[in-house]
Amino acid sequence: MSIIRVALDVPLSTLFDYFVSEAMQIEIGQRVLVPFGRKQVLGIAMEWAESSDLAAGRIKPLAQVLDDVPPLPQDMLTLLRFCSDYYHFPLGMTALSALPARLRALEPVKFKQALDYALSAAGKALDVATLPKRRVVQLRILQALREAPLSGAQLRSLSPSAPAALKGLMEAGWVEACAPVPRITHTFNDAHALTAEQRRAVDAVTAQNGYGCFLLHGITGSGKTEVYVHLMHEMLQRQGQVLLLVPEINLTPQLENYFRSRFPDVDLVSLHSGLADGERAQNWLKAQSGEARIVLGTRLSVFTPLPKLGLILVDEEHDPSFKQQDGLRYSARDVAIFRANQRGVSIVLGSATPSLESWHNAQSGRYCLLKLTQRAVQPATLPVVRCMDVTKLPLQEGLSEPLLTAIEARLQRKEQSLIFINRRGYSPVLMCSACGWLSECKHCAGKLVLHMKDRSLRCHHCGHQQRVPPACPTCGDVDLKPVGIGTQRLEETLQSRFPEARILRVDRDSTRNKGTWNAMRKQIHDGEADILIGTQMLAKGHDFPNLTLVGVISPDGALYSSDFRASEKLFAQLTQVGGRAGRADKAGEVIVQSAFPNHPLFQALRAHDYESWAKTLLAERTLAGLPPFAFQALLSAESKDEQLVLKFLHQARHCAEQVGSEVEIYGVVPAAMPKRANHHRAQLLVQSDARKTLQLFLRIWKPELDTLSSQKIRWSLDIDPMEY
DNA sequence: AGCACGCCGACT
DNA sequence: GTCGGCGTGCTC
Repeated sequence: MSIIRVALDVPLSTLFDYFVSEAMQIEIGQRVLVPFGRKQVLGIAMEWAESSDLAAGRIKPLAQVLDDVPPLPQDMLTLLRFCSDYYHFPLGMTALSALPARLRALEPVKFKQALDYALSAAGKALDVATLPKRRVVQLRILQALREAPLSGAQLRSLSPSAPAALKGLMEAGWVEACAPVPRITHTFNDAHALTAEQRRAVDAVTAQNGYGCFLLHGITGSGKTEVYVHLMHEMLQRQGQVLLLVPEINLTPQLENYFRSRFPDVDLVSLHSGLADGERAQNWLKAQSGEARIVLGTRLSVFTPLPKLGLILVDEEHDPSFKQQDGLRYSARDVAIFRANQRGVSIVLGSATPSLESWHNAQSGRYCLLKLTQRAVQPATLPVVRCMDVTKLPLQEGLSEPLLTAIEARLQRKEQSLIFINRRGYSPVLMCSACGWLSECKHCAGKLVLHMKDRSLRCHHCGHQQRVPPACPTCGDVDLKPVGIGTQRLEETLQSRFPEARILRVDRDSTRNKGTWNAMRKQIHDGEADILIGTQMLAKGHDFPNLTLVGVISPDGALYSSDFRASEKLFAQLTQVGGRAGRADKAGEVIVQSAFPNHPLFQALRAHDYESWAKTLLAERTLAGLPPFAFQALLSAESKDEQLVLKFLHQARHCAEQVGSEVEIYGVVPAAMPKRANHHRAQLLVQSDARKTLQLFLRIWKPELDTLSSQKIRWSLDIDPMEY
């Protein structure tokens, strides 16, 4: 009888010991079924144990080994251990949360290995001339199979309707599935000649032997994607797998199609939370088997086993969506860097506006900086950025005359304008003009947002919704005024000012239904809209070829925000929206309305000078002792009982002081949103100038927090927090 | 996290 | 006399 240690999906930092009989064939990394409490649960066999701390009588025998899929490879187990250690999250939960849902379920999983297709005996004997000429695709397939068996991906590259044609051929008995033949070549649609800068970037990465982290800083339109494509091509030639991490799911279908068009017969899978469980599991298994050569996915795909991993690419590496905000609070970018290092492969972080963390690492020489300073696409010049001083200009419902004039000019020229405003709804708050009453959410610390469509007041934090009161609830006055401007109000204003214009509002409200956003994207592309009004979801996304003007409505909140990263994020966001403007024959224009037009952020934005902006921010951060010059961990707690939250955090703070470490321990403070859905929220920040010091401290502190924990409060520890 | 056990209040 | 509230403690 030997003992095996199993990871289980429970919030305990330990593994669990089980007896394994000699007869049981079991490998480390396999999924297993074990008795736990009074039920059976699924776990992952993590390691063999010489002995157990537990009395033999308390150790139960392992129930079953699930050998439906191959075991997790050792490097994945190491990665999971690293994540559990670094993020101070229970190993079992870390390991299980890395698996696609299907592999966490008890039902067996069948990996449908993709087969190749070949001519059957009947197919070989077939006289092609006897087939009707109009069955073009079938004839093309038969012709191709005459040369050699082909994979599904290769057949698809012959025609979009290949799957249907293939089905017909198989039913006729001319084509049959056969064992896959390993392939060493692939088709590469090398559409564009690389610019000298792009070539240098590609060469620098391909020349790297073993681990290397590259920061690809390319201005918008400089063709970072083309660099990725060429790097992928190189890696495919070397028979390696490529992992490409992208920020959001909205964009993955487009990107997937794009990369497929460049590598038509290469097996490419995508992995993101939008996939059905079955498809996600199949794609994951395809990656694990090495069959999928390109894996394109959101942050969760960083936990995909890749036996032939040769290169990792992180697109828009600064994007906040790479940081998971619940459960295992990992940064997919940082985990990807660990993985590249662990596997001895190169990783490329790409962005027009790198995170200060990455930029600092590039400056200090930890990362190799690759620059793309020239635009590779038309127009050759970046958009002209103008700032309108809203303290000097009269505003009509939040819009300045120069912006309105600019929109009008676009309408006359049949070009599109985009107005960017990061507030959905009609107006962010309703106010009583008599007594100053404000529409507040009774469950949250936030204000209720006015939505005119159904005359409701809605809380954007907890979802609470109520009808607009006919009169002020405090003083009874009927003069309730919307204060501030949201997307809906802007739409109304612009529609009355430009009655002929076709206005499209793109926010979470207008795109709530599945597929709507895609339909809208098409509408925009086909020129069926003149003015687009949108929140940040419009900032990212496909290029809109006829868009020449971007208006930004007062983004001032971020300039003097309590969140020290707010201005960094704003610069990235404005650079990204600005990048949407401009047509092949004409540079775009960006008009920003602000009360602080001379703020350094806008100066840098006008000059398209990320580097000087980053320098300014880094100087501020050094002075203030903030990241990337400090490493932080944030303990957040919430409960219906405010006293309980404060008690827990004060006890936690006391424990922290007792540890006697060099780390700086801040005070217990309310969260940015102090109350949400009736839960009071507060937090405690700890910080150190050395990652190591912070980690050593957390190693001692975390177990004490577990002891303090009461079931009435929820708490979490966020390492390298991005939001407060 | 589940899921037990366990000890005090209002019900047939 | 029981049903059930959620406080405490354990899971190999």
